[in-house]
Amino acid sequence: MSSPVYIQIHNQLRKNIEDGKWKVGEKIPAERELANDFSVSRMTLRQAIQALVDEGILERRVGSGTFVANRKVQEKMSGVTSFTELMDAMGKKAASKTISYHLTIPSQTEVEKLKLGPDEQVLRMERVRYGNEVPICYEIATVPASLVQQFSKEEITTSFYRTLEEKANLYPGHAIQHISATKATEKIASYLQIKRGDALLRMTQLSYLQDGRPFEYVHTQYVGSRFEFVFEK
Amino acid sequence: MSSPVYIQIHNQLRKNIEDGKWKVGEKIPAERELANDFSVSRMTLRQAIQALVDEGILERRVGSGTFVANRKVQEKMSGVTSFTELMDAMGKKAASKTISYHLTIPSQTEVEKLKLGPDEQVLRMERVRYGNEVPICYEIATVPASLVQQFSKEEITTSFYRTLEEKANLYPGHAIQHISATKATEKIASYLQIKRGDALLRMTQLSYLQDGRPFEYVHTQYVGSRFEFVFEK
DNA sequence: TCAGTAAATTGGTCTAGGCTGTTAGAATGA
DNA sequence: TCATTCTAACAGCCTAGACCAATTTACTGA
Repeated sequence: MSSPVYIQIHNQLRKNIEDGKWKVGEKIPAERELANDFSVSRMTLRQAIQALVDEGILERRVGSGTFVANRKVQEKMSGVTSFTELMDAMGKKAASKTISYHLTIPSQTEVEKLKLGPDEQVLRMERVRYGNEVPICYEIATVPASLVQQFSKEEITTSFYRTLEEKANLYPGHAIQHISATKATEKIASYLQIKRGDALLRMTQLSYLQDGRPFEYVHTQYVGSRFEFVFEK
Repeated sequence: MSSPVYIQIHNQLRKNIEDGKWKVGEKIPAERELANDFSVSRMTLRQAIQALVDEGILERRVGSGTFVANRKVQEKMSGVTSFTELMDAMGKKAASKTISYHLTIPSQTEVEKLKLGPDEQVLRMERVRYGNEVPICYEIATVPASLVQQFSKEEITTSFYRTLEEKANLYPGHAIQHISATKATEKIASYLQIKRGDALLRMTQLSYLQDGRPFEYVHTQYVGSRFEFVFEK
């Protein structure tokens, strides 16, 4: 890996937490100890810890130690959350049906958002997602073809983010969401089993890798009566 | 002062920007130079800079310098933001028209959300808000009557949050927002100068004081085609 | 004059420590 | 047994450098 050491350590520490090596509420090893384990200076390790604290994953207590914070549901919203996790949190069974999946030429919007080069192709996926068998949203996800050529359809559709991390060592950083409201077209209405003209919650999300490269543009339309976003400020 | 040096420097730097010593887009002195000016190590100064970068006030460019950023809209969304500030950020002139304003008996929802006692009354305000003379949203705000009895209508409608802080020493803490989509009723449509059935972005916000007491419940319906939320995750 | 190259400047990362204040727990005394 | 005091461990904060990579600036030769 070529990324800075403190980013690598940051990812490793997060992995330890995700893998359950360190559980919620537990104290993680002392800074000096971890610095020694990773063979870096304490300042470097502190940078990694600081990042996790900023993300709300860790919590420092002076004189006591650094602990794994217990994330609230709404805090999950602050991370880049998948539909599956979202449905899980609501106690619903997530499912999805792929409408289309193919390499193609990007739209003007996609070129701009994903900062694509000329002649660069994209992988575009159309999906309808369900919670407890009921259609919740219609989604179009676009990623640069260059990023996913090495992966199988299986690897991309089931858990794209995990595949990126594990197979390509690429880590999602921040994302920008725009949320507005619109009405269902005839086509969307049929996919979502609603009436034409029904209210939809429209979200576009542009996700960036840790190095700042945009890597995924998703346009989602949620059934207004079946879905809501919850944010804590 | 007893606060950490990097916090003191952070405040001083922010002051320089607010006072117009460093203008938007301008380069601020180099890290090494500032570190020398403040007589601290570069690492300490970088902590102060980092905080300002996190707040979106400064912007770093490797090999070039650190610049005063022009704040984007979505950055403002991270705080508890007023409609007026929001419109300001978009370069629009904010205005509002009060539809109704009276003490009344709360609805069941309001009792639950605001944790009202039996027979406790509320102040309910209906408003239409405008940006550049165009209707943007229709809003119903409810606060417990007990909280606002000491204030004039003027104090409440112009700047409720400021009044709370200055006159009652009450500080807003966190808030929870629910965002969904719905269609305009005949009544709402006429207020917002749209057609019945047009898509609306529906937000409810329950705001809490720093001590955890809920103090304001706001139900807002934004014209789908004239407004969007932007979140950065 | 202009293009190409070298040097200086800048932020990014990292080291190997030091000192301070807080905290939990052990030792001590009533 | 209970309360107090002491101590070791901890995170917070800070220093004074180092080297790297990106960018800008200055210089040099055609």
